Amino acid sequence: MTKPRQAPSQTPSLRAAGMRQTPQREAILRVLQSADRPLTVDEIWSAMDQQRSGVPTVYRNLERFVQEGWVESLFGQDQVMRFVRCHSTHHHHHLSCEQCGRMVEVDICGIEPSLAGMEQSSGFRITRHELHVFGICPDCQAAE
Amino acid sequence: MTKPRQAPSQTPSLRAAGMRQTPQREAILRVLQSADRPLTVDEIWSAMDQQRSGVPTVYRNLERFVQEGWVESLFGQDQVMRFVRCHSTHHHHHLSCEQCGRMVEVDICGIEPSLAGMEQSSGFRITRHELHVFGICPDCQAAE
DNA sequence: TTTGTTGCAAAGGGTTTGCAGGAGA
DNA sequence: TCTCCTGCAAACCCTTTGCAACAAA
Repeated sequence: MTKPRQAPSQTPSLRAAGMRQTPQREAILRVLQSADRPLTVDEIWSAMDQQRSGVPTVYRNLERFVQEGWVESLFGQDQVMRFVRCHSTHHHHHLSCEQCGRMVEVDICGIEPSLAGMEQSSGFRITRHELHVFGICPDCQAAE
Repeated sequence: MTKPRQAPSQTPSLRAAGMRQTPQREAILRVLQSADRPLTVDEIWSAMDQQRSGVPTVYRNLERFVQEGWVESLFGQDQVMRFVRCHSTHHHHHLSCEQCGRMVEVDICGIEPSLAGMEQSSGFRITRHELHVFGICPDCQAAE
């Protein structure tokens, strides 16, 4: 058993993306960088402690980070936006722990054969797919 | 989580579920029944025309229908709830047309081998998964 | 008649916008 | 200095709640 891929992605360069380097932006990225699960805007905002900013600033910057592909936005049944640092820039899927909420990225996909079958039976031309897998993470299994 | 269900595609029996049979409920079910894609509460409400009710009534009844397993709720990137009539009572996935929004249910799944691989590599014990596939439906392909 | 439902209005809560002041470069 | 960015407050909008009137059974 190998551990989930820990992509050592580095803090993206604000300057290189044509953005000014502000303490608020750095704080938001730092918070997301160290999170192991999707965070709400409120959680990000709270975690910015000494560098706390206005909530609208968090929203505005997250939007830009998503555009840059640095961050991914997720929506759950509770109607609240959540954000995660993307560790992989390629096609990947999410594996969430139903107990602690921790989420890891999974590189293997391998569902193309199933998609081919769906194309056949439905007549659709398939362009993309989203797979979200849920389970119990190793830590929570051990705690049981 | 889901209750025992009705035969697919028939109007569910309100009475059998212990609900009173009101024109509002019948109208909501009728609208969903004839829809070929997920509808927002506003869309359902608008389509109830002569039987128009208050929006809260639509929300309250949809909530019950979801509990009964008659209707499925979906959430997209636009933060708005959408609802579809469940046609299949088994494990199934959704295939949505990116152009017209039409959605069909797909019975075949067949991604278990991939999930097994994810279990191996991640150490998670996988309990469930959600797959949403996007593409272009036959009609939109023909219209191109 | 009994009690579940509806409708209205108002509240709730997350997200977005406008705009003036502030700070990167 | 020149813009971009931030912060505050207010606006937005979808969703939920409270409560009295209504209607299914």
